[in-house]
Amino acid sequence: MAKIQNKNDAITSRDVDFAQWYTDVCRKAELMDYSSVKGFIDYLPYGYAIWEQIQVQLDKRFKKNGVENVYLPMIIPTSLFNKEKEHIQGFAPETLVATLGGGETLSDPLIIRPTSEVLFCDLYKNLLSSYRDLPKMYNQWCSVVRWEKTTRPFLRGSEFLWQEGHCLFETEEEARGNALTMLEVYDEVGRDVLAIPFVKGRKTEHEKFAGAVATYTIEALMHDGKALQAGTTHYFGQGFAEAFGIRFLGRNNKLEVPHQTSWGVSTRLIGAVIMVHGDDNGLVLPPAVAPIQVVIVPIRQEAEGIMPTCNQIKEKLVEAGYRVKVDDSDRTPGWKFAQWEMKGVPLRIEIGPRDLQEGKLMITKRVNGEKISLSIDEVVDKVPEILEQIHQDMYAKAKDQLDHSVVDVENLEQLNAALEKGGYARMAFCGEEECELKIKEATKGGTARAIYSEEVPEGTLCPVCGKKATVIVYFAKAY
RNA sequence: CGGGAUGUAGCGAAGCUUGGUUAUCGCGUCUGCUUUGGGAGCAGAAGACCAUCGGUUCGAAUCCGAUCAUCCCGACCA
Repeated sequence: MAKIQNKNDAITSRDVDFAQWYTDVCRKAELMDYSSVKGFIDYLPYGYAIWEQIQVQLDKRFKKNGVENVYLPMIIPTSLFNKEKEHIQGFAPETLVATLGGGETLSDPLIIRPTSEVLFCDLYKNLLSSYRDLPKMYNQWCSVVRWEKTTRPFLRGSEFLWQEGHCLFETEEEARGNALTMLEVYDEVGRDVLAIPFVKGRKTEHEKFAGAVATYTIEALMHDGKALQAGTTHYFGQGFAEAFGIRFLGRNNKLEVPHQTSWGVSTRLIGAVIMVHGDDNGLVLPPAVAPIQVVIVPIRQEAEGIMPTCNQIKEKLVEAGYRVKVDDSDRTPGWKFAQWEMKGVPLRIEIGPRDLQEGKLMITKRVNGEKISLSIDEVVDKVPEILEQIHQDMYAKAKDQLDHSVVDVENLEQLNAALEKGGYARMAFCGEEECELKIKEATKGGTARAIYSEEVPEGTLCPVCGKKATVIVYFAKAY
């Protein structure tokens, strides 16, 4: 009976062409549209709503950790930007710069922020005078611009939405602790909100952020076996603070330089959700961030009692705090099923005359298509636990895939073979940039995603240069 | 920045090799009736300066040149 005649609405299968599948989902689930400037996308209501949910979840956790939100300008004078050498070298190639203001040439061109370290430094310089002012933990929600050469919706764009936390501390210990604490926050949001497990750890010298002493990362595994950097936290040491002249009077009545961190996640998380959970029927959203958590599809909606029942159930669920939609459009039920599956709604409720007569309804889980028959009276009580179960199932499935992808290897041949298959491979090496580049070349794009361990068994040698190995690293091909 | 591809109705495509009256098809849209538990059926209707600019030609969606835009794959980055 199943017939899909409307083949233009179907999406490419993941196994046929994963990249095409991804763009199909972005477009057909109405998450985004392409704008008239390359690399810049329009966030459509459904896609933006996912971001709003992610924001809520992150923001409340930030605040629990003492972070306050601020907003700083989107433009940075070039002269200010140039103060930290490593930083400018890292970002200069991809900045967008305004050179005209009101038709007049600007003597100090304005850089559209690619990140706001220097603006926060400039602000903190004025705010800080005593150790009593510390710590300072500010965050801002904004967009940044990086002139990317190749772009993909949510994964890499010339403009993307994110949050950037910038903190100052009295001691190195506190600052390093903050970088790790925020990494835990990101990890928790992955686990409890996005149902995405991460590989996490410190970045190698080669992969760390421009200007950082240490960079920590969370890395997810996409369905096609490639890794995706989902968020980073950085310990900056005192480098930026020194370059920008940030000082405070310490407990010893001497001028001291604070220790600094920054941390951020972006709308790339939406891309991660799509590529970790999605299937050939479209998007699959974790309940915590789904703009619509339950969709109610009436069957024969003109039949007596159907619509009132649908609306009553909706009312009760909304009262209980859920995001619910009754699809009373005049499309056919089959069309609605396919449509809301495409959009990844976690739970669907069907109510038809037959159900109504028996006082029942049919519930379907998006993640695995499992159908459950429930009595109308108990549905409101059951939905919370069903949604919770969906979350658990999604996380378990993703965790299983991640765990099974990890293999331990000892040399370049094994590494190459492992990365060909996709997923993560752990290998010890010396940690030098030079060797890392050679590994990348030998594996056609394999990169060090995160350090698994800094304790290496005695006598282990780097398979590239033959010197003593210092770290065991997760390698993968990445987006 | 290299490699590949595409640009024809709101969307997706055919037509182009071999130039020839009125540019074809599907989806969507509109009207009406019948339907409704997995992308409904029938009948009718509207909708396109064929990406842009230039060239060849009696004649260009079609051939030639340039430009612009987008997508995909690589090198660099959230």
